[in-house]
Amino acid sequence: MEPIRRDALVQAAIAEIGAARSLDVSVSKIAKRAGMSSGLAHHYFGSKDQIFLAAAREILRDYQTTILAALKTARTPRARVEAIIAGSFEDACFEPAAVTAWMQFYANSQSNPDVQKLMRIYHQRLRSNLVFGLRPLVNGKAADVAETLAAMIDGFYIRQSLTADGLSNRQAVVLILQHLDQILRDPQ
Amino acid sequence: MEPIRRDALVQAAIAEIGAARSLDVSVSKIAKRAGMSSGLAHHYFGSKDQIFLAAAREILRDYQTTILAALKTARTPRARVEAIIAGSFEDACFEPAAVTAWMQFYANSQSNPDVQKLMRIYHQRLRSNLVFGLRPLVNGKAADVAETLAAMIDGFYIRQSLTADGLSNRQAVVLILQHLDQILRDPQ
Amino acid sequence: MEPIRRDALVQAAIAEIGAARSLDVSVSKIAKRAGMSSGLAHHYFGSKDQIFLAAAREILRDYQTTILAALKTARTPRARVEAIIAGSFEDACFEPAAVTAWMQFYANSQSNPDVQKLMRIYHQRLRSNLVFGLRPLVNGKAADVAETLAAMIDGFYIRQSLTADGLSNRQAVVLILQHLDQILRDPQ
Amino acid sequence: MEPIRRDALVQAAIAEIGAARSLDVSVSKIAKRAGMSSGLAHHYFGSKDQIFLAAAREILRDYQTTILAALKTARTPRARVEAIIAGSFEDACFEPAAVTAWMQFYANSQSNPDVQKLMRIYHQRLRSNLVFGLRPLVNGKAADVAETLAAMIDGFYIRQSLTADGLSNRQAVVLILQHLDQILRDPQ
DNA sequence: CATGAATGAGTTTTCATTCAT
DNA sequence: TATGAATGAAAACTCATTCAT
Repeated sequence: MEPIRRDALVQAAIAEIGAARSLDVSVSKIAKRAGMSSGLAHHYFGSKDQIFLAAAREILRDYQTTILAALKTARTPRARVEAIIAGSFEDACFEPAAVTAWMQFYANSQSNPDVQKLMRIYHQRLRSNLVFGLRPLVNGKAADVAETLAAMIDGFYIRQSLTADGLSNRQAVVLILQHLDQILRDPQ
Repeated sequence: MEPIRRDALVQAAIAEIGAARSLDVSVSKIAKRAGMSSGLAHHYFGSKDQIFLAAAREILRDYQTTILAALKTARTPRARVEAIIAGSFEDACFEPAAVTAWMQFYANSQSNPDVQKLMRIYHQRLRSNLVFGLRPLVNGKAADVAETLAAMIDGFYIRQSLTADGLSNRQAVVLILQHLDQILRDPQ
Repeated sequence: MEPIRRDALVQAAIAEIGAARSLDVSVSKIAKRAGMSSGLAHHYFGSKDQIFLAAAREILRDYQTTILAALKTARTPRARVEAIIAGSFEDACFEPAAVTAWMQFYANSQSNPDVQKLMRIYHQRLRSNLVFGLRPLVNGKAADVAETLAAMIDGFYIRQSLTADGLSNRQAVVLILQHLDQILRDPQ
Repeated sequence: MEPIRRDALVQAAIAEIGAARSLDVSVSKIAKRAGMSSGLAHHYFGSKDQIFLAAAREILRDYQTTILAALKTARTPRARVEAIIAGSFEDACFEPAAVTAWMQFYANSQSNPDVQKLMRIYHQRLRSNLVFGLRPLVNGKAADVAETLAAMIDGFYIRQSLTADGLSNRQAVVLILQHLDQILRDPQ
């Protein structure tokens, strides 16, 4: 029973955060959405922070899964890099609630060491995935190029959260790929 | 007296948010830091949300001021664009507390319409400043290039908030300027 | 099976109270220490209060057993009284957890009628045991002397619970026996 | 206002503990008895533990005051010792609620370091007050005699809390003074 | 203008107890 | 018997907000 309940709570937490567009959600609300009492939520997670931590972990796990799936079909280094970029904006995996929650956890990571640790892992992973693909393509510039691409990915991400009329995911991918094209044509 | 009190509260709010690395700060703490009672804080602002809103406005105003100062000395379109990029990372204007608060308000804007409005204005302004500089430099691509540059700026910004060992402001500027160089050399 | 389970719970309750140095222990913790579920604990005892009551009874029973054993070897009235005094501080019977629990139940007896009844029986028993031994030794003063001795026993007991650097059990016994000596030499 | 409120809360806490004959009383109840909201109680004391600590301190302070007043009129060493004994049972100072609370805090001191510190001070004070009076009276035996007298005082105290039909305060004083008489007549 | 006293609602958390299996 | 899932009540604590002074 425990894994079922825990999963229900994690999903409910993401949904609740998504609905409130903020981390100001109560355990009671989360538990109610998950169809159980707040007492049970505490029984399984011990504290609200642990529920949130599990939710953050889930979101990043989903992201990682999407990226890995995209990488599996990539045969060339360049395809790998493009897969990471495209995968990062694949809306199949990121329903709106998860995107909102991601943003909230990003901010929360500044004051919450556990969430920060999680976010740093995400950062590291994005960077190293990019570097691995870029190394054969750009001589000695892989680290810098990866850093720039990562910044573009995160940057488009958060800008989208603000601009209802903003760029679509697809446009973001197009612009990042244009940058990549240019780098690969002329690595300076 | 009123403007002095209001300003003290706004600065205290930013400092308090910076110290807590979160918006979970109480009006009492803010008021105490500003050297007055919580009652007076309410007297001047009506509510906590209004204090926060004023703080967000202040941060963006400071940013805008820095950018405008940088633009004033720029004589060519290219210099204008470079001024915006460099100005965005000038640490003279962004002390750590303001940077932290900016990130928190960014997240907060998702659930707070007033803050959202403010953030959208910032977005618009950054975009149009860039477009204005870029239009003479890139044929018809100004909007897209501006979008990409803005994403890079915001992206480097938030990534720095997570990576203690991350890129310095200076490195971020270098990388963005490299991208700009490349765009201007070969606008595709 | 039932008596084994009940006994395990009682021993676990005493141990848990000893570890917490307070009656603020949960049924779950007690049950876990006894190697069973909290549900089973309720099945056997009906309520937490009943578990506590059984624990208090157990502690007093152990005390009584020790005293009776000490009395069995006593051949003279004086030996009987000395046996009660020495037996009360025999650490063979009172492991630290039981001493702590005794103190907690002592306080608890003020608000819990069932525990109070138990404690009063202990009081009566101590008093009548002493009186029985003292009657042949002190003319008509047995009741008062017993009362004084009982107060000394309980008094040393609780003072030890506070003073880490306090008197040892042995010293307490020596001082009480000195008092007894004096009384018997000169019963006034 | 603060000292008035704090005092009201301390008195209410003692009264509430006395009424419940246990430390299981809620801050709300205490606050209500003191005529204010629970929020205000927290505002002034920070936590329930601090309220309790202040209550324990108050009880011991009252005790100390009574003892000091009794000592003031004592002209001889023996009168000093007798004043301490009689003062300890003077019901003018110890209304029932305080007696009950004292017993509860005694038990509580086992798990609460702050209360323990307080209780140890009380212990030390009782011991040293007695020793100071006894030294001129008993050669080199002052420490032991003081220890015994202190045990008798505490012992009669807690036994009274259990025995509705038990000894009165006056009888306790008589018995302790008899012991003192005997010691002083024949210090062994 | 200014204080800080005061409230009360809201949140997290704990647990005894019950009950379906 | 035995489990542990599940509840819900109760309590501590925090804070925005109000208001008398």
